[in-house]
Amino acid sequence: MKEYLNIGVSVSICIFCYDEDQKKVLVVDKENDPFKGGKVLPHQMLQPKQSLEEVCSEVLEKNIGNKDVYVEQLNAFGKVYRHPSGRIIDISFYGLVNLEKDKIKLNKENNARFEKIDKSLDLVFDHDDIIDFASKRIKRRMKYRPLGKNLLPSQFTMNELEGLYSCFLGKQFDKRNFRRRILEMDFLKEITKVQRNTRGRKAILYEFDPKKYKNYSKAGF
Amino acid sequence: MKEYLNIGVSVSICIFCYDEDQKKVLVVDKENDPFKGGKVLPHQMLQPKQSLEEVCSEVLEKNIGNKDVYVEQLNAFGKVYRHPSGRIIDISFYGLVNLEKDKIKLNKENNARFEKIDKSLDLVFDHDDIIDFASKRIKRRMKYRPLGKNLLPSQFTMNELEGLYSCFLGKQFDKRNFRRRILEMDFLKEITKVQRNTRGRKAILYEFDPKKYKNYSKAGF
DNA sequence: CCAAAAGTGTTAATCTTACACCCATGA
DNA sequence: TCATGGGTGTAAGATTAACACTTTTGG
Repeated sequence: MKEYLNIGVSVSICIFCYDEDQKKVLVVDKENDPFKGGKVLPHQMLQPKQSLEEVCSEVLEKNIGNKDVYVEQLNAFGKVYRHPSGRIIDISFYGLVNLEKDKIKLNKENNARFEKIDKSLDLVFDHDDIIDFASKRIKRRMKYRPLGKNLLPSQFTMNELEGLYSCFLGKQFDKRNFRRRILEMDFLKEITKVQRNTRGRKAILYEFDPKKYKNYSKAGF
Repeated sequence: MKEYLNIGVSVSICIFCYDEDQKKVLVVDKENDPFKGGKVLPHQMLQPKQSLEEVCSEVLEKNIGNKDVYVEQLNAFGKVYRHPSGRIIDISFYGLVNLEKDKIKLNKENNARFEKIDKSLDLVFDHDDIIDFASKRIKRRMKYRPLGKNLLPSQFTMNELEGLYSCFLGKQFDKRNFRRRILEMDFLKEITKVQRNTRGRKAILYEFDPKKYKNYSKAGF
């Protein structure tokens, strides 16, 4: 009768950052069997008394030393894994971080690191699929909500924002059109300061206007 | 150590139909404690050996007598419920059906029925929130994917399709513009037959072109 | 002074919206 | 013949897409 109360729930998180003009995801070496040493997404078993949000916090704290980053639920993956101690359901989340702003401290124990996303990433379980799922979700979300606040430093140039969009959507933009489009959305504010040391002309710096960023939502149909 | 393998996973499904020009959702009377007799979404505990898809099928078979209807995963709700026998995580799905086409046979045991969605619906647990979550998800999905194949009879008029869109998106359309817009999307085919008995002029009947319906996807950004 | 990166406007084409009347049919 | 519901086109306005040169600055 209570057989059904015999399932484990794991929570895994795709933590993305935008670093060196690339989208990267946090991976760790698995600390115990099965697949000990294999490359996986950070994850952890849910304790019966915890909420999903609490496990998320623990996973974040453990692996990047900051539990207060933006995460959003992705999906539950219910394939019947053959885990030695029984049935596991994995509930996945994705998160977006900025290495400096979020004061990321990578866990050395399990060799936590950000890797760029390509064929060679190759995680165990179906964790590659989860990354794929997350990437698509973010792409879709970008169509009606702004992106960047959680990934960029608090001050950034228009070209940096364009690079981010270009990278996450996998396509090139026309500088002039991108600029106009983003500025029309009206969630940026130009600040008086101007770019750090760099070759060439100095760029205008922008910040997100927190309220407008939060409330921006494009209508469809 | 194995304490974490002591969680129950329930699967609940929001099954929507479009009936009498209204969006309705399947609700049942809860068959056991807690809240025995309360109005809930159809749901069931996951057995350790089952996949999520298998429980979905069981829930569907039991409540509407047809396990082969379109469902899609919504979200895992992980609030720490106080369930007498332990911790439960609910993973919710939504499904779309047509009463005739899908040969819906409502389960009489638990008084399964479709009810229209308004303030008075009032389900136990957070099942109202799940319906809300599902409604929003469908609305968003409609912005880039077609809707109707699973809800309408296989042949339908343009005005019926407009009514469905109007109902699910909660807004009115201009007949001419709606028609043009849908036809441009090019997933409908006009068939030679003409509408059933009705007052007034007979309407052209349409069907969805399965391939085009499936592949239609509007680009954003 | 020149290489590097930032910034800027206009036009044509496309898409969206608003809008009102005629058509076919059954009662 | 008339009430009912089905069907149709156009023009103005808004949005998007394509396009290349000038500016600023540090080396």
